[in-house]
Amino acid sequence: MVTSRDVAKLAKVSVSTVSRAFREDVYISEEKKKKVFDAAIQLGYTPNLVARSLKNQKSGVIGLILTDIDNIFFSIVSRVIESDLKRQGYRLLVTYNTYNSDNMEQEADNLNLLSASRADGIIFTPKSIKNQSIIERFRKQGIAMVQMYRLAYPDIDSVLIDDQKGAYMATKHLLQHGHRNILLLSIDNSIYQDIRVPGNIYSDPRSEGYKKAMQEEGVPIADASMMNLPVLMDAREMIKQRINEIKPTAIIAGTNLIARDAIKACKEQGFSIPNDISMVMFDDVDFASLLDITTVSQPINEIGHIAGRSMIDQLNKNRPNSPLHVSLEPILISRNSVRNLYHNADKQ
Amino acid sequence: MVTSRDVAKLAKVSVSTVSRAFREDVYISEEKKKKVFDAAIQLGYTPNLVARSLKNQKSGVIGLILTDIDNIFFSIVSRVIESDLKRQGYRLLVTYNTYNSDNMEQEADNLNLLSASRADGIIFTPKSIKNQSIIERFRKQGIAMVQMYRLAYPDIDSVLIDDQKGAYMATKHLLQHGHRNILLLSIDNSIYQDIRVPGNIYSDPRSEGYKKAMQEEGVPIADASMMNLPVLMDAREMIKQRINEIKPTAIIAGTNLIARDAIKACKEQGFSIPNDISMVMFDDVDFASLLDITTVSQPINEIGHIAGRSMIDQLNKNRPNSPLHVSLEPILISRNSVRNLYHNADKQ
DNA sequence: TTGAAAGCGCTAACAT
DNA sequence: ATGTTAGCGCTTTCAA
Repeated sequence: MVTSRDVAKLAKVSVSTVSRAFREDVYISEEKKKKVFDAAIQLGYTPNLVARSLKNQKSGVIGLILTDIDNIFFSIVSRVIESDLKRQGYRLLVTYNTYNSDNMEQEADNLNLLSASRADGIIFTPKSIKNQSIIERFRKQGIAMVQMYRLAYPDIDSVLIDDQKGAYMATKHLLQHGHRNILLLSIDNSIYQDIRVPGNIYSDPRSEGYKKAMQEEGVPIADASMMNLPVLMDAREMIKQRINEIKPTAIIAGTNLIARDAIKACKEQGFSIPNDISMVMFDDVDFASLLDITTVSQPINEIGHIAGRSMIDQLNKNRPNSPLHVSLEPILISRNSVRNLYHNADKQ
Repeated sequence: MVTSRDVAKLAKVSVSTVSRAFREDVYISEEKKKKVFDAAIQLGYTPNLVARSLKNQKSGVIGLILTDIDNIFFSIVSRVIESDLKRQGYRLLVTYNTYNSDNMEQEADNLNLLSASRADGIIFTPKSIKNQSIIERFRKQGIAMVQMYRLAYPDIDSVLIDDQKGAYMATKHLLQHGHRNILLLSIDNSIYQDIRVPGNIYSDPRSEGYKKAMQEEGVPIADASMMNLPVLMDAREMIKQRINEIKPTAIIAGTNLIARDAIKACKEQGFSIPNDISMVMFDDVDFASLLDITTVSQPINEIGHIAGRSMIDQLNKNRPNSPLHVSLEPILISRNSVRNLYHNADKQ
């Protein structure tokens, strides 16, 4: 391996001069700088970022913990974050929490791995509230942290999408079109059961938003009309059963994965959308526009930008003492998957 | 920051003993090991991977260069690779080539960044053949390398999908159903123009496979029936124009992005699939099964596993001298987007 | 089995 | 403006 010593020798300068050349230090003459660069090119020298990290006590690495569900979502977010952080001279160490294994332990492993790698900061989506002590330790060590998509630790920055609002909007939209028997398909509670922050805001936000909208219209809520589906499993049969049980006029699908299963379930039962069953789904993925489905669209790019900006601000200490919590509003993209029951029944 | 010295002091041993404890060295007694771990836990000590990297001349980091197109594809691949490499004690530094800017220079920047980070290996999708000299230098430095999805450098390991075969299968399938006027929508040649390896195998493989199948059946190929679409651009209008120009009975969409635009184009023109126009698309994404579209499915997970395995083998020097080139066969998933013209016209 | 000490490649304080 | 040198936290040779 070619080191700054080799370059120094060839350029007939000292190692500190080589170092200065590559750090755009002011205390170096153009003449020496040129000599250094010439020698460096000749030898194929690149400064060793590992050595620099050790010396500087700053790695220039940001850890990103992703999960293996919701691929599309996280692939976009990570691209945005990488690009924003690269512009500030940081690189991205990516780690995955795979679903279904021991959540808490795996998250702890990933956090510790990133800390052992001496990441200057960590951006992650909390899976549980139980790693509080690790988070606390990291905070003391001065590791910058941002949680995205879920809020588990009140003391660190967060950027989330207001899923409660999203569910509220979806429900309201359906109510306005005359639907009363609405089936909410949300994700398994177990993701949220550990993430109850004071105020209890984040215990299955979709259910909360749904209830709120229904209550505002004075529509009674049957227990069976809110369903929590296991993640990473084909939920078609469960959905079919429930449809046949409560005969909803509309379905709200809480994620694109659920929507996929729900659409297939409807099709397999011979129900057409929107003629037999109306639908509103979360996540504006490709198939939503292709199938003309009304969508609660998540501002995915913005999540990435804000998470990145939040990280940078912390690293630059441009920060108030208290954590910043950002909640992004989803938008409803209205297409042709919701039938207006008022028109048909002349109820309006 | 708590270091091995601190732990040594508290455990009343030397720093080398601490080091030995954490590397599962044989030359350490259980008794001392326990003392070390106790002290480490008490202090919250984690070995500093940066320092270890510097000393060992081995970072334990693998660089992964992704592109920002084909999100779904790469998000799956990176998850598989991360998981396989983590199991071998490596971590993943992820970088993106954004499309549309200067391909070659950006690729060079990313390669150099990874090399500066002293990545032990690099997995990437070549964008151009022009960084040969960098690749050559890395090889000499002993950086393990794997190219995936495209073969640009004959001297380094590759794992690709046989797109030519895929296009051949798609075309053959349509021919067998009586189609003769088939429009191939492929990606912009510019991606491939720099990636012509000896034998010229990789100059727009989809076109090659298409031509081969057509020629085997003795069907003449009109120039207008092969179209190369720009990436990252709404191609609907271009597609509509071409459809109206040549009135194809079937379309082959070379990627899921192209398929998305083609489906919309058909719908907007009032053509239904498969009644008016048949379709076969590449990539078995969600909307393919939802819309019941026949698909050339890429073994995405396998690409990741093989790339990871190839990397590990290189790192462990379990390798012959010559590079390994793996080509994966796509599979045709037959659904209901291809109309059988023989049945209708009684031609059979 | 354990400890002392050198050194990985870089930066920065200090000296010139 | 440039050079000398100590030291970042770890591993490893060598000696005990």
